[in-house]
Amino acid sequence: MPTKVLIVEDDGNIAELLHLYLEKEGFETQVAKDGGKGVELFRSFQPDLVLLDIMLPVMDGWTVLKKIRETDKTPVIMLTAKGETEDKVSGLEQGADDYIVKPFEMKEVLARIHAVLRRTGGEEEPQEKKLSFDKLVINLDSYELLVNGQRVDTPPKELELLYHLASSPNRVFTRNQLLDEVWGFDYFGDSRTVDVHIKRLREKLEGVSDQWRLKTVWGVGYKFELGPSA
Amino acid sequence: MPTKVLIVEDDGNIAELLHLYLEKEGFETQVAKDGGKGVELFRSFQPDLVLLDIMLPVMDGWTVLKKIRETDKTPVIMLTAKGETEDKVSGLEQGADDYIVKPFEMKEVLARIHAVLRRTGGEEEPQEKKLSFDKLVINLDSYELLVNGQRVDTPPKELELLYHLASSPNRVFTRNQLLDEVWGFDYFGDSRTVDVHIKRLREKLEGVSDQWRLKTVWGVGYKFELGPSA
DNA sequence: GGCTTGGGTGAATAATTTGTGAATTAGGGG
DNA sequence: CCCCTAATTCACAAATTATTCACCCAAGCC
Repeated sequence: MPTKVLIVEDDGNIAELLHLYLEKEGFETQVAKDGGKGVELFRSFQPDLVLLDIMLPVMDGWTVLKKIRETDKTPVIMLTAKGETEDKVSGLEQGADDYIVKPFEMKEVLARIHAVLRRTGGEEEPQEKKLSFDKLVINLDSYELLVNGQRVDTPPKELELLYHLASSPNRVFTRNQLLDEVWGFDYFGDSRTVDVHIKRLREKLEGVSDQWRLKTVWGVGYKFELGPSA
Repeated sequence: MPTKVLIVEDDGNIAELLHLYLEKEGFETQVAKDGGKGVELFRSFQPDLVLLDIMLPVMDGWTVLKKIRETDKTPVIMLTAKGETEDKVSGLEQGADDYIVKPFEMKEVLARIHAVLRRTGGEEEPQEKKLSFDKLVINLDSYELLVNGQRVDTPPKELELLYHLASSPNRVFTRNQLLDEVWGFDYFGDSRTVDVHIKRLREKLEGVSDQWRLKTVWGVGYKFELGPSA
């Protein structure tokens, strides 16, 4: 079953962004736009974790947190605007589990959600992000690329792209899919960007093995192709 | 989950014997009958320990060991016939963890497996907070840093940071992870702080060994990298 | 109270990666 | 075989990120 996250946030844009992003990451989410609805939804939705804004209509975040803590110890991450940071200590004292300062990046939110879930025991350790093929090791834990056992210096975006392609061998990804999935759905950029990264990867991987290759599927996109070359 | 053992051995009788005996003892085992299959199975099965014969068809034990060591530090116990014992030293030098001479008793094998697992941390053991690498000892019990056996005065935060990084060699930590895990999740501070501590550590550790280093992973974070420098 | 040391901050500087435009080459359909 | 579209490539600009320096604050210690 997916992990359930309740988002209590009155700013529609932020709420929507969190909603979309977390759904994409495999969470089940619900949004409440004020503190009162937040408490209601908490009771009915029974989330595994709560993202809670401090400044809210009807009932502020502190009060919501207090209500939640009367009955549950569900992890809560507070969202706060810059400058309210002095509230941090009191927030943690009142039972919040972590704190994120706006504006935040989605990656950051995700990392903290995982950190809190791990800390509170709601999540099992993820397995290592490592892929091996003939003469090739792609390791996203150490961010290194090994070709014939030799480290090859590779920038993060390139490595993430390669990892993404290689984690579904033979599957074709369109440029826009890759942009969405590697760069993030909120990235707006030319799809030629992908081509350039593919090129730089090909330079590093040229002639290493005939058991796999980065193949262009004309008119569609790219794939990491496995098997002996034709 | 049971401990996984990969058996690479071409003699069917011995392989079968090891297989049966270890399964009975609660291990999960897989058997490869030649070196090539051994390497393949190693990648897919991802064992916790390998029993590796030296004399093998297709690819000999030394080569298999080398391939394994390119990417993993999984413990390996070499199996050798009587008379090949002069290989022992070179075997251990090449990264084998132990050595068993045929013919052997099953009890002997079991004892050595447990010993190696204990030694390499694959099995529970009360552990002191001490890490050693080439020319470097990090001791969090005494809060001491030893470089070439010499004590180097190091403030607590720096030492904790180094210890944390070095306790998961090669794994990349983001600045926020480090702030969470070393400074505490309730610490609120700039992530430049991490940079400064890294710098101070680097000053202390500069040029000590080429077997490890504090490496920046651009766009991601830092890691304690093991292995000869590229 | 003054002094020393560890820890943290902000800003200037340096280093790299990443993205883009334009020119070039290759592919596929008619 | 030609044309149009897509892909590749290059060089460069821009954005991002890391390093470093100088300095401040606070705690612990004479």
